[in-house]
Amino acid sequence: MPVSMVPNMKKRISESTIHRLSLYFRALSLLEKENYDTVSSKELARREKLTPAQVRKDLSFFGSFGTRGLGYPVIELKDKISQILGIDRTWRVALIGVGNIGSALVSYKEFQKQGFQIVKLFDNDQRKIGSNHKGIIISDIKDLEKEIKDDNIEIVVIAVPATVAQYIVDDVLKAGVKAVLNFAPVNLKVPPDVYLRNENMSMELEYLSFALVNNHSPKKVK
Amino acid sequence: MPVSMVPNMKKRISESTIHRLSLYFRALSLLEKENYDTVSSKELARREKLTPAQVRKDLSFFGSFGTRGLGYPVIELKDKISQILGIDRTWRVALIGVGNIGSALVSYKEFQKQGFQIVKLFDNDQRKIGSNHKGIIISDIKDLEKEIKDDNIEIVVIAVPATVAQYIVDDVLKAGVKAVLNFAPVNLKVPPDVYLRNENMSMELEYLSFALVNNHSPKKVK
DNA sequence: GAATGTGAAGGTTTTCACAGCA
DNA sequence: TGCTGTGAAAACCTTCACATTC
Repeated sequence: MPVSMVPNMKKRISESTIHRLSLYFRALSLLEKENYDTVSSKELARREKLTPAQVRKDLSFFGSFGTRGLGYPVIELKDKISQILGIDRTWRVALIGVGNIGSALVSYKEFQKQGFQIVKLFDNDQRKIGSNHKGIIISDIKDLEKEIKDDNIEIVVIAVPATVAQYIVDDVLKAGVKAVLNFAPVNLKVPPDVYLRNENMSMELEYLSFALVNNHSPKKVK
Repeated sequence: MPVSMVPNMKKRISESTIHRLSLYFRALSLLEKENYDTVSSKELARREKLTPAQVRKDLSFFGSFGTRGLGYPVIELKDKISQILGIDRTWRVALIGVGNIGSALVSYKEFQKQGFQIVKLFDNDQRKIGSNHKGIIISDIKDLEKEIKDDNIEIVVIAVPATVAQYIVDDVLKAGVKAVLNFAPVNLKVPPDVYLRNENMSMELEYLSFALVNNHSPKKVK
């Protein structure tokens, strides 16, 4: 039996665990830069404001990566997590809507770093179509279905106004795309085999507002 | 006993409940536009992909806003939620770092709509300082502490590179700010009386990547 | 009849605590 | 000795189901 076999993921992994994997990945990247060879669950937890037990439990869902008495090997664990998250490869991403947010995302370095390559831009504005934005020619949104198919796009980012987002996503799905990241403040309808995630930038501000008004204790008060 | 007394919030309200209040608010705003007078927990749930019981339970933490047999009054409930979230007023917001993301946020209409007024911009780039960006003169980041104090800023949005974000937030807190929204992909250290929320835009893409690679079932498979 | 409000049940996630191993 | 890996316990959150009210 091959040693590196991925554990056959019986338990459903929780959303929170996956999100924390992103945090571990980030922390480990930094630890690598700082030339650490190993790191304990305690230190990893400290760096991302979590508990050591949480770190160990999260990682244990995917295998045993540490050494008792020592901790986790930084580079190995980082590689392992990038495998688990599927960011040990590149993804072909299309972005629809080259407005305020859209153009900010094109230049967002973190996406590149993690293998999310925005290779296609779409807009419906005749003044933008055909022009070169950061090295990418903006396509007409009318050609969405064909171009996304032809270009083997795997993930689509939607950054159009809320009022048209549903029409856009309907078109996108016709091209066979199974993963959508939506920045429009609207709840999109997609069939159950499509992965849809929403990025609602007002939500966290509203949380802050709520906390300020209600003296909401951020977590348990120690 | 006054009828409209706000229940004295004994139970700790969960983060998820607060986030769902944002969703209810959004749905109710739409329902108001569509001229609905009342809405049932069932319909509200359908519109935000939740369950009716969840909606009722969430609202029940804050009071009894519905009528049995009828549902919830759209406008009243919307107003009530905006009170709870503290967005029935305006907030003075400063944004630090007028780069890609920063400038996108300045133009982001949703913030305005919900009362978050970006009234101050800071940057460290001499070419930007003093220039007018969407009607706001960009201030020198060196004057952070004084200007934030003088201008009664209540919430600060951080959109600077990860490497300098901690220094910036340290300065911000010297000015007495108690609420920070951080877009830099780094875990900031703040004292326990400061509300800090992070907006990590790669996280949801990583979730999509994970889901695609692992055939992760988005929720329970029905 | 229709739909809320809510204790209680059920399910999920986090934390505890300790056996096991380098 | 130090720290992982993990069942079990505790905490937390969601769903159920029904009494209640309009």
